[in-house]
Amino acid sequence: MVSHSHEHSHEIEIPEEISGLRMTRQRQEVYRILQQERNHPTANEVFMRVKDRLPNISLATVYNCLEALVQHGIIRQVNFDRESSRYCPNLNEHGHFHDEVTGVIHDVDFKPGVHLADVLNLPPGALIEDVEITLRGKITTP
Amino acid sequence: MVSHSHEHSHEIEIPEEISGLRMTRQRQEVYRILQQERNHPTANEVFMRVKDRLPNISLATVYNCLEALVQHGIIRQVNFDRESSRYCPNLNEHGHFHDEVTGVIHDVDFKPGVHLADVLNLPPGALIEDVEITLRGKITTP
DNA sequence: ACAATAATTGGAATAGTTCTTGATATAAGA
DNA sequence: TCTTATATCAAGAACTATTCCAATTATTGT
Repeated sequence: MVSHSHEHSHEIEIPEEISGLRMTRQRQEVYRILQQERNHPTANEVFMRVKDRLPNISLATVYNCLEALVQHGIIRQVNFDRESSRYCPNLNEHGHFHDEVTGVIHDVDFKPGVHLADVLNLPPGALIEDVEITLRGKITTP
Repeated sequence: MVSHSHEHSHEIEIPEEISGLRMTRQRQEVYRILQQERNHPTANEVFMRVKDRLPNISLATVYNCLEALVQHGIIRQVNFDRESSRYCPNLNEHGHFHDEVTGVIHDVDFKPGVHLADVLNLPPGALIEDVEITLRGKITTP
């Protein structure tokens, strides 16, 4: 992939298939949006952005693509209360802080060496498949 | 009001007013359901249960009551992905483990002395107003 | 008791998401 | 390559949890 004539310098290479999921044009473009926009867009926001490149794409397809990507562990779905789902390409275990003043969502990492099982009294035998940590609040800038 | 003849021994006394919220009959009964049923019911489940005592109550009122109770910090609202909201009378800071086999939701406490700010890399100046920790998985009984 | 305020009801409206159907595209087999 | 099977897509209808609205009822303060 040395001199692949990229029109823009920020193009992202996306393989034909990721973890068994056929990367169709629509899925590629949806995924690309998430890689570029790191602000946890909603399905509708992805829809509006992706139309630049695929004017005929439908919202249903965006939902399908997002679901397929989530299902295959390529992106994560993030929910704040009952608001629209948001989507996130950061696969590291992390939480989200929702600044209720600005609306900005910050990724929140664990401090190094910390694991959930160390800090929580899980029910005996619990096998965690998915974790969602969401914080809401404001940021004070003194 | 001295010898309130309780039909059942498990009746719960609910004051007329809690933290500034007028405890109407409907709010009392909704709250009572949550105290009794510790399985994190949905609004609709509360609705069905509360109709035993208030046959004319409407689902809208159940939503109103639950919202009022949440707003006044008397109960907590819990969301799993985009499923129906569930409601929880446990006010201690805790998370929820959703057993995806049985559907049972377990309260998960922090180990003693642990605080979120100790384990997370919060954005500087972040002032947390609300925390939601939800885990999904199964329980293995060896 | 009366006026003012708050809560309740039932039904309609809303919003996000999923479902359905027919059309397209891609893959697999001969 | 040609054919058949399978997967994906598009458009709009349908669904569901929740909220809104207008009218009624209950509660509070005077």
